[in-house]
Amino acid sequence: MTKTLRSFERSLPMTLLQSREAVMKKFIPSLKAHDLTSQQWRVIRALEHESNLDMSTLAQRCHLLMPSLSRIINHLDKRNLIERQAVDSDQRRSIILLTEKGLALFAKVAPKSVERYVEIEEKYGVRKLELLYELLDDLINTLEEDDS
Amino acid sequence: MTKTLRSFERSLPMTLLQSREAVMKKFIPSLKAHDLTSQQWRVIRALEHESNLDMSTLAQRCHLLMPSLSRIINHLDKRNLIERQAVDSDQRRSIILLTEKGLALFAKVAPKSVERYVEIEEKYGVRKLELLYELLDDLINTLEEDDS
DNA sequence: AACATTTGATTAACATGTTAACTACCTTTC
DNA sequence: GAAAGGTAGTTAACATGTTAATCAAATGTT
Repeated sequence: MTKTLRSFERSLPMTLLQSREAVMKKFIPSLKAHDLTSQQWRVIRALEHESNLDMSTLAQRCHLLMPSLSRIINHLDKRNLIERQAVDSDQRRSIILLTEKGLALFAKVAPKSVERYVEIEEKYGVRKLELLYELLDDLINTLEEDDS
Repeated sequence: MTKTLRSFERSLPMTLLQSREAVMKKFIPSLKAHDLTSQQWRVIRALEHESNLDMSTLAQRCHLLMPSLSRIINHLDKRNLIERQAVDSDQRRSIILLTEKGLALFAKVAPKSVERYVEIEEKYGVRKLELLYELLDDLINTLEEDDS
């Protein structure tokens, strides 16, 4: 018996896409209220969590490609939310950090994100959520193994 | 005790993003070999599964927004992979269908996608995959409920 | 030291995601 | 049946994803 392609509605990439869309819908409104895209917010969160990162490290932390990050950092720079500092030991590199304004924005937006997250935990169930994380991490590890 | 934001590496949107990226990595090479993006392939699959769809319906099936679909269909049209047919009863609408060339391309690419899918099933496990689908569907339904 | 090679980061070019504006056509209402 | 409103689809404008090209600053080789 020949195996056929799973119908779309149930394909793995599609289901993951839908899930992400559904989750993002919860977070995006509060971000948009502060003129932030989800990627810009990701960068701000990363910098609040661990400051003084160079572009390459920041890109890894945020799962962004360098060209995207480059543009995003430019944008945040124009809004004075982040600052670049030259690195003496290597003139190619620059270190990124949040400004006071950036930190203030984080402090304003973060609580709303936490609220949404708690909502999801409550409606979906903490136990199921933990199980989902496990399965997804497992999937990621399984698929990345054979990149070797 | 105040709840804080989950650290990035473990946030739900981020984990879903990583999962999708990891899965897509398996499928993209065979698509690129035929100059197809994953979205273009999604449209072709949808049309092979159910032909003669109008733009709006096709957009729903593929989880694409109309502007994106509009551009994709234009692109596929230039490559003569799809065809548009006017609808007599409603001059605004047009019906999309695969050309011979489009069907031929599907027939060439589909088997490779199936291969990759079987690989994933084997490495990850069918049972876990089914459980994952269940959890994701449940998550989607839970989150979309309160859009009402 | 002079050259090639590597590396961090940006820019370019094209496809898609996203919201808003717009166009053409249909439908309703009066 | 003419104006108002709704609907299908495209276009515009901007942000991001993605690959390749580019550039300047390290590093390695001889």
